[in-house]
Amino acid sequence: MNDVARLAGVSLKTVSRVVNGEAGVHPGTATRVLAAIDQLGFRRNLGARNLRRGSSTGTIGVLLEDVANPFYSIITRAVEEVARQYDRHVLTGSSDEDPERERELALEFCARRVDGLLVVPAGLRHGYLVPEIHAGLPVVFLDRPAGDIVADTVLVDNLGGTVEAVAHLARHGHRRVAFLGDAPNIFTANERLRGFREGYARAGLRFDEELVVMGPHDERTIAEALRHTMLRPDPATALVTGNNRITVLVLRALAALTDPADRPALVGFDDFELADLLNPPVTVIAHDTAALGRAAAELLFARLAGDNSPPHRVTLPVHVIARGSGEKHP
Amino acid sequence: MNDVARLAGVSLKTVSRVVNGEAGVHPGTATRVLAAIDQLGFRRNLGARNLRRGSSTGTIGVLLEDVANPFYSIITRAVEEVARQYDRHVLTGSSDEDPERERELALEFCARRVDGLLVVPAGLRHGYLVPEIHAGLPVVFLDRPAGDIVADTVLVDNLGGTVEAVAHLARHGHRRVAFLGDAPNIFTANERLRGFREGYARAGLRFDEELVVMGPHDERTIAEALRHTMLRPDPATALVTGNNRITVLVLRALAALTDPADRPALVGFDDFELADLLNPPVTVIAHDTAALGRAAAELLFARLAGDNSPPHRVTLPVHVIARGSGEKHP
DNA sequence: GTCGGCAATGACAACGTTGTCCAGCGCGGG
DNA sequence: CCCGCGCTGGACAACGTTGTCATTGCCGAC
Repeated sequence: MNDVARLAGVSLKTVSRVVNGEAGVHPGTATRVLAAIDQLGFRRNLGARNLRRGSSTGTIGVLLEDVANPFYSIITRAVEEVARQYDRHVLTGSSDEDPERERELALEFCARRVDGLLVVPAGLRHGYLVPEIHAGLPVVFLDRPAGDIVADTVLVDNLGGTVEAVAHLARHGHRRVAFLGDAPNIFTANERLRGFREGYARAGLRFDEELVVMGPHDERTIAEALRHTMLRPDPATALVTGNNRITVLVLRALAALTDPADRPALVGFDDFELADLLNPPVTVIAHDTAALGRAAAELLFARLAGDNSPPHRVTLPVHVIARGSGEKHP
Repeated sequence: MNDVARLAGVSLKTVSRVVNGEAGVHPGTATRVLAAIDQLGFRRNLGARNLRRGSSTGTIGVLLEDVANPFYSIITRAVEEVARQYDRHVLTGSSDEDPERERELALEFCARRVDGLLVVPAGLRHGYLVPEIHAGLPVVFLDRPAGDIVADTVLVDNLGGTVEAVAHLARHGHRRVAFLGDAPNIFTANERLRGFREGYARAGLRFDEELVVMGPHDERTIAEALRHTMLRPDPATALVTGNNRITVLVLRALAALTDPADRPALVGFDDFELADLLNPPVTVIAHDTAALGRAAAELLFARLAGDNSPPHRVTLPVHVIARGSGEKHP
């Protein structure tokens, strides 16, 4: 900026006025300054600006498990969209379900003075955020609640979803339904399992612990879980899968292992692209993923705008999309 | 930091020494300082630090079309991974194919003093980046080249891919192959079209302009394009689709419109999840998307490390994955 | 002719941090 | 007893920008 001032033959302050579009600069002077800026390729340093003005950095941080997972990338996009409306940019970080990594990223983002933080928690302990929150940093948790602090949270109705799934299968005559869920230390996996039991209870079915196989899952454990639940004297006739990744693993395993006619009925938690084009099309418990991201972001910006009501806890609805795989009779 | 110093009863500078782990501070003093830091929830301001040290901001910017598109989210993740190895964070921005938006985002990121920029170009004019590049900002373009400047670029072999696709279909007896591509002003769409023609030439087939329908495409235009190429006296017996989105649109349209037995052979550019589970499984021209992101990021960090050889232009290979849809005979 | 007022410009401090340099202090050797 | 050295701590400037306030010059009004 000094160089610009020298080249234009004005003071530093006048250049500052020009780049900020302040009134009270002679048009001729302004033109000279702009020419100098152009000639030197000057670009003002936003870091210094924010430091001096004590104003916001214009960024928010988003912490999630893995940007490459479609579930999270849809959220990221939705957040970006909202952020744009409020003139902010987005710093993303993938925690890979590692609480330590999440913590590092969060504190790093704080040191960069993000205006707010959206977190899909990986761990259960978030005490490290308490000083930040007290210092006025708005934090919204999404998809999963924070482990040990009370804060704004946006969830989907995990429990209600699997209750619905079991009810749906029971309506189609299934009495033995298996559940393949993610690692039980993950909040959503646990909630969905609770809903699964609850669904059994409401449908008046006899629950059998043997039909539940929790993760973490990969190709091998899924194949094992299928054998365990399907190849037994009293096999499951239907499956509920705990998230989109597991659903896909199951579909692939079933395609490799069994004759289409022998396949169990299937309801998957989370909708996914092409579910409607598979054979049979896959019945899912769907929720509006983009809406989840939007809701969390809107909540964050409401806080930034000064809303200091007690922490909200929003639960978004889910619904069954019947496509075929879940309507097969035993 | 002042408050910490006061609370610990030391000078500002001593606190600075402690947070930077510099030698020459009495252990007892250091402990007192750390306690004060903890008590006050102090977090050093990286913006101010970078300003003072004139050092890097530790961020790189990534500009792409849409983070929610799996193609780009895989790239984003790969870049994040590499960035992490080099201790950087990632600022992302979706341009939505809007050159003006891309420009705004790029300049905004420059003002934030990112250490480098990865760009999937939306527009054809990138002159606005020249001053930045001259000022030493490394910029790497990926998936598409910059319009009017020479710079590091990482591409996939678009032309070779569609040449292969046509050859593959010709080997299975097809003489009339249609191409449904994206908007022709998009570099990749155009290259793929060129490859398509080239493939015709190499296979010794007579090219027919009527079998090419370029986008942008949506549900409606795809249905129209299918009617146009398939319902005619000399219909196409096979299709090449220009990217993953178009492939999915076509699959959905074909599922709705036609009897499976009547469907044309199909080869899609870009692999996609579940392609192997469809009926029939979809033959694609695949490339390693994560490798694309990694290569671009590695190139960027090489520049940051001081490599100033002339601009590179890397082309990553593609290969046909035969799954069924492309091996159907006419 | 003087003065008030306004428009344009500039000098200076400050944002939070770190690099440079100097001061105090205790201690051992001459 | 004094000098110098090593170790610890502090004062000050600077990074690039902007807010505050002062200065300059000019015009019109009394």
